[in-house]
Amino acid sequence: MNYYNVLFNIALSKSFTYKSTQNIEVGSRVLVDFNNRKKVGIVLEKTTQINIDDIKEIKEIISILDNKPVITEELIKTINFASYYYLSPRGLILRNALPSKAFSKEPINFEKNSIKKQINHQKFFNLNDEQKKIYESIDLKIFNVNLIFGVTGSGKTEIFLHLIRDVIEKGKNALVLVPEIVLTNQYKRVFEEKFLDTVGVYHSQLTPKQKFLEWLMFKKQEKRVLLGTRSAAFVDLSDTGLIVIDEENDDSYKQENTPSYNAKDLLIYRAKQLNIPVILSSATPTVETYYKASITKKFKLFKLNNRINNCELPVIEFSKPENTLLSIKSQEYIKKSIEEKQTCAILVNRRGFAHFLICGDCGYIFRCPNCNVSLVYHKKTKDLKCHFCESSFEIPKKCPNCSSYNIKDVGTGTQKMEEFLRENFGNINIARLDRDTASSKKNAYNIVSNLLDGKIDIIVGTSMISKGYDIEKINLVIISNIESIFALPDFRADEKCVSLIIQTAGRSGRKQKGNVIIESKLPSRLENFIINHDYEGFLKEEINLRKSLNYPPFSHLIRILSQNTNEKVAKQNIQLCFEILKNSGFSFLGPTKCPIDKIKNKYRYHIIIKTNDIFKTLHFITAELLDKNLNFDVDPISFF
DNA sequence: AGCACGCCGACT
DNA sequence: GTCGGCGTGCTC
Repeated sequence: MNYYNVLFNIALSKSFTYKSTQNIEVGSRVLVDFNNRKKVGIVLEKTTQINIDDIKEIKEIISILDNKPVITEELIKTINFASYYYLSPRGLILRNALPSKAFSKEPINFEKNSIKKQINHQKFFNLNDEQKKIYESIDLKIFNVNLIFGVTGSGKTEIFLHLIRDVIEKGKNALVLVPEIVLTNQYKRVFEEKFLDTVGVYHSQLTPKQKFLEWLMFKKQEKRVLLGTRSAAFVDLSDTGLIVIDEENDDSYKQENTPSYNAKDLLIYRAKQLNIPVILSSATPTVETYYKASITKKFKLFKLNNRINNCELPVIEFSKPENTLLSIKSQEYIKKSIEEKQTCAILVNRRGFAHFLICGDCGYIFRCPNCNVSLVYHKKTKDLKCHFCESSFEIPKKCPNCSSYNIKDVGTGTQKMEEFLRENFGNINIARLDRDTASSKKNAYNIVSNLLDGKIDIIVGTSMISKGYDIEKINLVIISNIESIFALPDFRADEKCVSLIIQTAGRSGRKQKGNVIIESKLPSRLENFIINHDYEGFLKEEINLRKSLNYPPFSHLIRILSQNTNEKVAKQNIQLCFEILKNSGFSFLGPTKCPIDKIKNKYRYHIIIKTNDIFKTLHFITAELLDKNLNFDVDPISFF
């Protein structure tokens, strides 16, 4: 008789021991009786150590579902590591790692047919000298991490397209991670010119069946390039020869809620196991990545200083509006852009119409009853929306506090900007790109296609517009109310602000020299770096700041969150955590109320640990603080 | 995560 | 007297 440890896709780290007369390969899907119902599990390992005292009964595996294992030993190792490092149940990591259909009982045929290969060599541009040098320097044979740090429009994509071609020629696959779902579709257009029918996409907006098919086709090498968002970090990489993480600075590679994980860090971990190269690409790399590339030399650093066609970087100016939504200067520039049939991009860092509604008489602010945040006024849908719990409320006619009818809206959202532009510039084509308009697949696709075809005069949007759309006709970029980035306490606020501005500014002037107007007042040290396009200078100074404050990359943070509908319980749980940590010798902040102290009717308290020995700290937490009604966020990027 | 079990409050 | 709220505990 053989004994196997089986893992289920439930919120448990524990595996369960089953027996079988058959010899089962590690990673196979099996059907077993679990708690009196049939369930699909994954064989993690063969075992001989069984403690009969702990287990009432060892049940027999009912059947082996497929002809081959569903996951490799490397992926099992990755799941174990992710669970340990991110303090999340192994079963939940497993659930994230496979398409949901893999947990249904139907057998899967993993038998490989012939490997597809389609390359249209005519569609590759010739690399310039700067690009060529990087292309030739990147070693595809072994594990190494390469940062391509290139100004926007310098042709980073073209370099990895050439490398992907080489990888495919050698019979291997390539995985390309992008930050947003809409980008997978834009990239698909570009990639399919070169790799025709062998380009797959993988993200959470696919239907369960689509997701399963894309996952399977990549595994079987019927698709050779996979464009995915962070959930693609767990796809089968047994035949993969290159991993690209585009816009590596993007926050969306980190999943905040359980199971929390950072797709970028996990893929570097996997690449090391698999001995394959990783490319990180960005115009504004994170302080952490740049530090590893320039100081500790864990990563290789490649810089692209020139834009393709030798087009100059745009002129950046600061201009604060007086009483209007946009300064007179911006309005004049917009008029000129429309006359010249160019596209103008306007970044507004908030969706909806206004930031909030306020009573003009008593100052009452309309807040979400479930979350302690102000409600955002949406004129299009005629309601007040909470951006944290997504609930919607009717617009009150009078103030609930003083019954006044004098209700005003404060702040500018994408909708208000759109309305302002329609009123001031008449009959022009304006498109809005934010989470509200991009939520339906067709809509987002139409906006992006129209943009690429140059059919739009003005595009108004949130940071979504700054993520990698190559639109030749954009010559003017206006960045409005960026100060809100500083509203929440975050040691990365400066970095987020500068990188968002540089990224957005980079949308301008791909063909001829463009203009950028920033309608905010920023600390002068930041303004200087921005005007001079000196992101590297900013990074160097920021590294010194982080060092003096012992912040990442010089330390690791772990955020411990206590959430409960009962405020007393939330407080008790974090207090208990405090008592345990008090004598641990670790340095930490708190416990305090979170900056947003109620979300979805749950009261929130947190403690933030700062540690120079992450593994020692993880070990302590695993031993002392797990299963105490706490949430953990290792290497957090947001603190609200 | 499910799902059963169990112990109190508001109805026909 | 019963239905059903969701707190606790277990799954090889």
